[in-house]
Amino acid sequence: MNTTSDSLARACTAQTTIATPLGELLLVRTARGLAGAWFAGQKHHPQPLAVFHRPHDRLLCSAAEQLREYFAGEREHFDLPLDLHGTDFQRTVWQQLLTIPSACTTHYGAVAQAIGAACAARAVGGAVGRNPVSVIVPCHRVIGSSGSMTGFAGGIDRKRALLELERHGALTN
Amino acid sequence: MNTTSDSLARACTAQTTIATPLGELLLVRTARGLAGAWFAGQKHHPQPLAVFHRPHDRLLCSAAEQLREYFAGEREHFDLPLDLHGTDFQRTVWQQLLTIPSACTTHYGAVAQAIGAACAARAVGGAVGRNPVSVIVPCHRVIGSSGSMTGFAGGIDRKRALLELERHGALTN
DNA sequence: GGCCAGATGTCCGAAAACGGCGACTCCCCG
DNA sequence: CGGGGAGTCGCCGTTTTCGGACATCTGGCC
Repeated sequence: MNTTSDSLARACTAQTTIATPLGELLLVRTARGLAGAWFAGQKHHPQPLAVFHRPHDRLLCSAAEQLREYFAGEREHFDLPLDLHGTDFQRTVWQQLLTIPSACTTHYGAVAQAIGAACAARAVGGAVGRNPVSVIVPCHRVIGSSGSMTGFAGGIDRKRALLELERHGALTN
Repeated sequence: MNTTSDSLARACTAQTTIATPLGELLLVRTARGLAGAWFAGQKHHPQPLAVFHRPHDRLLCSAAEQLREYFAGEREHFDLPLDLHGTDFQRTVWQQLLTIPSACTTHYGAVAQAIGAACAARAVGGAVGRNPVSVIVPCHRVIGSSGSMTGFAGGIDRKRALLELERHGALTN
């Protein structure tokens, strides 16, 4: 099974963009659930998906509302159906990310170990970097084993800001 | 534009198999037209397409009937909408093949010249070999410049038989 | 403390291999 | 002489292979 971002473009049924304290966020859904959330100018950003904007789509509205609450410090956990398109390995990694509690961090090697591929820390890095659903799949909670931020497709500053928010309940930005 | 056989598998909407004097033929269509006609066991045969068999599909029935007439020596020209999936180059070549009259032959270099790529005879050979719609797109009418049969994805014998049929109005098989 | 090597999945670009060719030799045989 | 077969080389799109580069970590060595 090898569901590429290409197939995602075909499968998605609606999209919209919302404003957040960290910039614009593009939300995309398929018939099965939320499939994408990318910051403007983010790395690995998919090319514009050939779908009409539907700001009033039920799922997209839900997501927007939950994200609003999250950025307001009123929500720690998201409750949305997800449809994650990627290779088997990538989806395993992303599922693993979903188990990291808010305000906690872990490192790449630990994630690798958790999915039974102890030596694949670097490969995990690659998969984490391709996380299609920013914020909601909390790839920002994975940092280097030495405590360094290491990287974030949407820019390290956003990563730092998200962790600040989760720890202190508000953006200190 | 690079529409691979992979995308064909997704786009096709119906298929069926018919019997011909040269063996079973698999017919496949998309929303736009006839997209495939492969002899059983043919080289470059696509993997089984994930579509229901619909022997009563209007286009497939048409194709079956016209092929029946062709093999009976009662038809020289097909009148069917085609949907040819391939690279730009391949589709250019296949379009060119459609201009070769029944019972005539040409050679690879001539086809190359006709499409404005005089030196690409060999590349034409590659494209001709991947012709997705046997018989109807008459790739069997292309032979070597020395008059040799050279090759046919469905087997040289079938190629020879098709040319016999067109020249003498009947299979001498 | 700093530096190096080795393990891992995925993507991307470059490079090489591979054909349903054709034109040109060379050579052998009638 | 003339014809035909085998070998060689250049041609070109497609497919396959290969080699880095990555949001890493650990252990060994200096």
